[in-house]
Amino acid sequence: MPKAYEPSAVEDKWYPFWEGNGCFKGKPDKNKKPYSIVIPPPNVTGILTMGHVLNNTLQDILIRWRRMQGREVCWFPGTDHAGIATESRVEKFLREKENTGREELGREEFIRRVWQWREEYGRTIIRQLRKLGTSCDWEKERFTMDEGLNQAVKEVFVRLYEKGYIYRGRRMINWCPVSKTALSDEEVIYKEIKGRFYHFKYPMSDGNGWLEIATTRPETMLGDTAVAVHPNDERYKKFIGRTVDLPLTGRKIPVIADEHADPEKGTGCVKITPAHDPNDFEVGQRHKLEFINILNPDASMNAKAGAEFEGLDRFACRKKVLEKMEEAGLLVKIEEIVHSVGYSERGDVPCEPMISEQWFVKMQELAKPAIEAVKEGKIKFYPERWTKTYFHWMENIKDWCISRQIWWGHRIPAWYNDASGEIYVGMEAPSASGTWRQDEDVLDTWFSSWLWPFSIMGWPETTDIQEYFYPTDDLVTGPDIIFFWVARMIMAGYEFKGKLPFRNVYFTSIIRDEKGRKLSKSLGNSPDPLDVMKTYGTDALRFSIIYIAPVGMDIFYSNDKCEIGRNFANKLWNACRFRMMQGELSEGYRDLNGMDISRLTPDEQWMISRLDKTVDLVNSSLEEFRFHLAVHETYELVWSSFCDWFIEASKIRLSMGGEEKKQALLVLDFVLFKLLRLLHPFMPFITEELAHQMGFLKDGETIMFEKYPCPLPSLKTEEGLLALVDAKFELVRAGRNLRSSCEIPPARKISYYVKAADEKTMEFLLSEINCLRRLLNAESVTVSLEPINQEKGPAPSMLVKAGTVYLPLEGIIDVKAELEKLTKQKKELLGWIAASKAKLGNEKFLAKAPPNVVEEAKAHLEEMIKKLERTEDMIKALN
RNA sequence: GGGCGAUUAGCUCAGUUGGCUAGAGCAUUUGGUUUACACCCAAAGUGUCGGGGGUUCGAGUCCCUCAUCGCCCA
Repeated sequence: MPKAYEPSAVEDKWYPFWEGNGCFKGKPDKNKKPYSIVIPPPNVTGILTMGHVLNNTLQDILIRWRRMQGREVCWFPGTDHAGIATESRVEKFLREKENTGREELGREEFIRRVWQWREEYGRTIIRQLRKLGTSCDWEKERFTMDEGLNQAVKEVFVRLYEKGYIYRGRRMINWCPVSKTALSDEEVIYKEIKGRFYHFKYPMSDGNGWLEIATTRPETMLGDTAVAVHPNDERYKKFIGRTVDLPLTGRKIPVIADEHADPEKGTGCVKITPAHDPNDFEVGQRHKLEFINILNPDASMNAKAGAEFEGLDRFACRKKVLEKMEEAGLLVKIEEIVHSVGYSERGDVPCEPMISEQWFVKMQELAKPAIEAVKEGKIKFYPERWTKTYFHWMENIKDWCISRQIWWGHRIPAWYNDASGEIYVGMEAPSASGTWRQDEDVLDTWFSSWLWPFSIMGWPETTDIQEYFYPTDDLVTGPDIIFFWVARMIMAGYEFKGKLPFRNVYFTSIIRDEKGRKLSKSLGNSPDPLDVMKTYGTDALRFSIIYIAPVGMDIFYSNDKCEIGRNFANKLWNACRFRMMQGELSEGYRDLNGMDISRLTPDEQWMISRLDKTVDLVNSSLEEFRFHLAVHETYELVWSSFCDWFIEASKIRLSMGGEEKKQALLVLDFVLFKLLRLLHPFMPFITEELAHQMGFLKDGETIMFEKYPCPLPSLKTEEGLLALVDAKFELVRAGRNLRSSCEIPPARKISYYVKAADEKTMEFLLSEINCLRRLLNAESVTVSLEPINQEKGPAPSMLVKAGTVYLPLEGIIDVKAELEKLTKQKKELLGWIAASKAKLGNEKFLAKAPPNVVEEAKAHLEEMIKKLERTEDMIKALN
């Protein structure tokens, strides 16, 4: 066995073993309780990021944990076709490689090329997920553009259409001038940017004065069809009903009264552009105004903007409008402001609100059961506070624009008969006579993703898998897609399956770099997880990222933090290595041969009790998705309790040979095998490897299906004894402290004297004398109830629960320093005693505090008083 | 403008119905190769728990308020 753990060979060995032996497969089994998760499908064009690592590690922990608990587990994997992102990605690829693109290839050929691209490059992330050790049921892998999923999408579209929930209409949408498609409201990213507020004069048509309006988008004035003032605004009452001459257009537009105009804001007059602003759109509808669309799909101006401006880009047009207004003397002033502007994610340019004919889903009715489900706790969010965000969005939900003017995606199952003007919506093209033309557009990617929890299981067909595994149990995802995905899946689950899609949603942290910046390709601060896995090991990455992930907050990640996991893996490796150096594996490592607790040494009882406490805590933490806590507790258990204390203490019995050694080995084996199983969900590779190296498992077996640890009820330990063991270790720590503060080198053999606190403690310490000698690296340890004989001079000492530990060394003591230490100690004790007495003297405290708290306070006071007495004795001895 | 979150050791963070002298890792300092591990062992130090007020026998924890930072929605 190498001195240090070498991850890569181990990882390459076990993943193919697990996958090849069908360990990840989920099969309906009536005798077992199902447990399932659907993966948040990563984008096919994607490569593994730290975000994926976190997200999928968490899912794998849940999956492996439940599998070991005996549940029939299935983790459904797959990828998302990500319409706009993939289309632009492949277009860029074709442009670079072959200098061709969408327009040149035509729709059919372009789609063929996207599929081809997907075959060649679209498996990257799936391969990378395997490196991470994810135990997905790969045979059930799906892609959101699969034939089956297409059936589901069409089925849903037709059903909602027939129910009147899907309609086609001319409405205000967000237009991306780069991708040249409509977007949903959620796809608009608001950014705070520096902009300008331009104040213009609109002259009254009757030549009688003018109205001042302000805008951040001057070019939209070419599409203005009204100016609005508030109906109660005294300043403008007389203008209502009159018209202004809209500059640069030659049009006359009315001054209307509408509450949208805010008298407090600016001049109180607001220009109305119903075709290019969502609020103005509503005003336009209320007042039956003209809707003038002045933009082309690429956000250049169209003919409606006027001959002078036609063909200009929107920003060039803005400049020209300003020039013209200034020339005309109608520009009042320009204010510098910071305002929030909606950007399109893909193009990274401002998107334009625009009236356009699109398909929409009415969401209000769909939202109702989805709101109920979370309100009633049928679906739980972790952390719970995300429910607020969810409710706020759901309760103000707007219709969802689902059509996209791109080619890569599910084609809208609607056909138009241009001759008759009919629209047909159905699973297949209409066979009736007449020429039917299918809608050119495709559906929003999320329109397939929202069906994922059941479409992945074969819906709309009925399948055994679906019967058994739906609804899924847990969903692990980022809070950034709560609207896009989580909320919509809940709605789809109730609408199409009549059931919730999952019971719990765990929202992960967002990963940032050390400086708190989001990880991004352009910043170059995005570490490649594959490199990290290579450097530190996969288990190390998995462990570290959970270890550093604060609950429900952002993670500040840097590669060197993976040292935590790497060092921990190495610690575990060496603990096993140490054990193997001691001899053959013990019989009965699974259950200690049913050994009675009384036959175990106090240390062994202590260790098993520690282990069981952690086992309980890990199980309950995972129930509540408190991964961070589970990992920290386990780390502490392995490193401190097991390695630093238990193994070190066990060395004395190992050196004794015979029955002592035999039992020590047995307990070590029992504990180690339990530790490996406890850790398996977090560190799958090293635990599998060690379980085999140690001989706990035979060839062909896997730790994946071993029982997850739970405390053995037969091994019930006694609290009093455990406290004595704790006291022993505390005493050791104090003894070492004495040696260190007296600057005695470790090589020098010394003797300790312990004045035990009471008889029981003395007896216990005497029975542990060899252990004390070893851990203290001492020549001898004397334990007695008698005070130390200080004839040869006073000895430095430390006060502990078990008594007082002295380091008697002639001439070594610095009496002054020792007195200072003791005086300080006395002062502190007096302070605590005073506080404690005050507390216990307070009748209200005695009356109102719970009895156990009062009892604890009394015990604490007594202990302090005892310590004070001993301190005073020691001070006396020094004087 | 509305909402949510954060503020605890030099750094990153724990601290679950309010109840032992507020903890851990990293970093720092000191000393070490004793039957696994230097990816190691032992020992040590550091806190006005963001400020102020309140409730309570008792507040890092609950309430109010202010400040700074971040996110989401309009």
